[in-house]
Amino acid sequence: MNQINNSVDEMTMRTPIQCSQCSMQSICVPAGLIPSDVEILDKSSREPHLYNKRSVVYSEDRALNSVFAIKSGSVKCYTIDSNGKQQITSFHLVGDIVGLEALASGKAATYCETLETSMLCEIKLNKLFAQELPKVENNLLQLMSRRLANCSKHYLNVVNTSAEQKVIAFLLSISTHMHQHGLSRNEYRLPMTRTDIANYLGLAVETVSRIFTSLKEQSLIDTKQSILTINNLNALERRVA
Amino acid sequence: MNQINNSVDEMTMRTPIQCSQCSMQSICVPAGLIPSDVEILDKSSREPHLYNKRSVVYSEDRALNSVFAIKSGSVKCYTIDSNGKQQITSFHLVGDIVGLEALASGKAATYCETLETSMLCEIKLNKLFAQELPKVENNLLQLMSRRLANCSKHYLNVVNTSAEQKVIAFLLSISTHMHQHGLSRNEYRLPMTRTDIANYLGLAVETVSRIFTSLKEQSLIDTKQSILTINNLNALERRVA
DNA sequence: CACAGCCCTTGATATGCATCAACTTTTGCT
DNA sequence: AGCAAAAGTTGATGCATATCAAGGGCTGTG
Repeated sequence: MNQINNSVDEMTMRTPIQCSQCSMQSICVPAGLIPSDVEILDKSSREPHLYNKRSVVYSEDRALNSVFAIKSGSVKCYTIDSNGKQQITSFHLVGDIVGLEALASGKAATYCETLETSMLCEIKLNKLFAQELPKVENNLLQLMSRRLANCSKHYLNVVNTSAEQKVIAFLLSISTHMHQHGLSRNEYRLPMTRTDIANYLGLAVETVSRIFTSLKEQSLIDTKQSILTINNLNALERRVA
Repeated sequence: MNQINNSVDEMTMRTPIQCSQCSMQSICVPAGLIPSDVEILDKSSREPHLYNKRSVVYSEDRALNSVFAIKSGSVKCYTIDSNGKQQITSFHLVGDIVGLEALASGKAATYCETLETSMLCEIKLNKLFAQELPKVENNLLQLMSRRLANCSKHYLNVVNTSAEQKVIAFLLSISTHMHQHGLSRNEYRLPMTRTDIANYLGLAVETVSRIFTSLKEQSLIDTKQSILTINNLNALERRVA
């Protein structure tokens, strides 16, 4: 049925892998650690777990003293406003780390929910910090700093641009992420619904749908179910410049 | 002429104060450090400096391995897009720390420019990290985490709300900041122009102006030059809920 | 395989905010 | 203090995108 999900299901059959053997080493917290540090991380701090589609990983305001590395799959983070309306603040794909905003307060700032069957690795911060490894903290700092930079990039995308530019920039940001993780930047699966995309970008679903249709008519992209194909990356990039 | 600026001018007459004597201790990096750590920070890492209005503290893409604590005054951070248009990504007031997004890349992600005469304290990161003080790094982590949380809060404000809600939420966020720093939450100076506010919120200046007028007509706020008075905090809060 | 529910798409209409234009007030400089 | 330039305000008009409405296509389940 689905290549990605099948491979995830296979993972559940195996015993949890060690950080020192994890395929995400270069992007996860231990990246850049000296081997002995990774050992310490292994023993105390991490716990991989499989989540079904639409599982809530953590809830807004819940005590949270961990971050989660996404080993496979994807999640959306959202808040619920006083009128009960969901507002998505971010999507996270393979290789991302979620839960960083909770570090200061010890409480989750958003809900975090899987968009598909996903494998997440919980990294317990109190155990991490107890070891006082400057390298680990430094790595976290790097991650957060990058996240902050991303955050203002997304902000630029949402302020002062047309609906079309927002959608294109969104597609390109995923393309870039995929490329950075060794996957195709021109063909990937969109794990979120149009409704989610619209919510995230502050647009109406209908507008997002119309823009997809328009981009297809111009042969800039194609869609087949949830698979998105980018036919002309440069042309798309020119439109958001 | 101006109470705040006068006091800043007086500061320049004094020799630079030590971190251990700084009034911003509780909000600056050393907060929570044990006394001996503050000593180390003092000797190597910080350098206060006075900036005139409209001074550029750092420029986009410039090598940057410091963060800056705002001891007095305020700044705006912005990027310039390919069409030469300025886009403001954030404002920072007394007690804020700027430059955190540069930590990962070592390059500033934005321009940073003072909105008024301001005193900033440069904290050099390489010297800071060389000392491998887990407490200091932990503090930075806290700061960043809080910034991330703020960032998504601002994002929520910009996505999916009316122009009026954006402006009100903006005024309230400053009010909260002022209160957190022991200043009046109902009367403060807006150091940025309407044009800057409009740019930041993704609105037209005219729209911002009309909303200020409308809020004044409803006696929710008052303005006298750049001084803003909030007459009914609760009523404003209800409008953004 | 058939059915229900959700997701997506397309069309018609409404509206909030941008844009354009003119004027007033404030700020900063000599 | 006085003048020029910048910032702010107010009104008239237009357009991008929301909203309303209806139909078609996936997707998952018994």
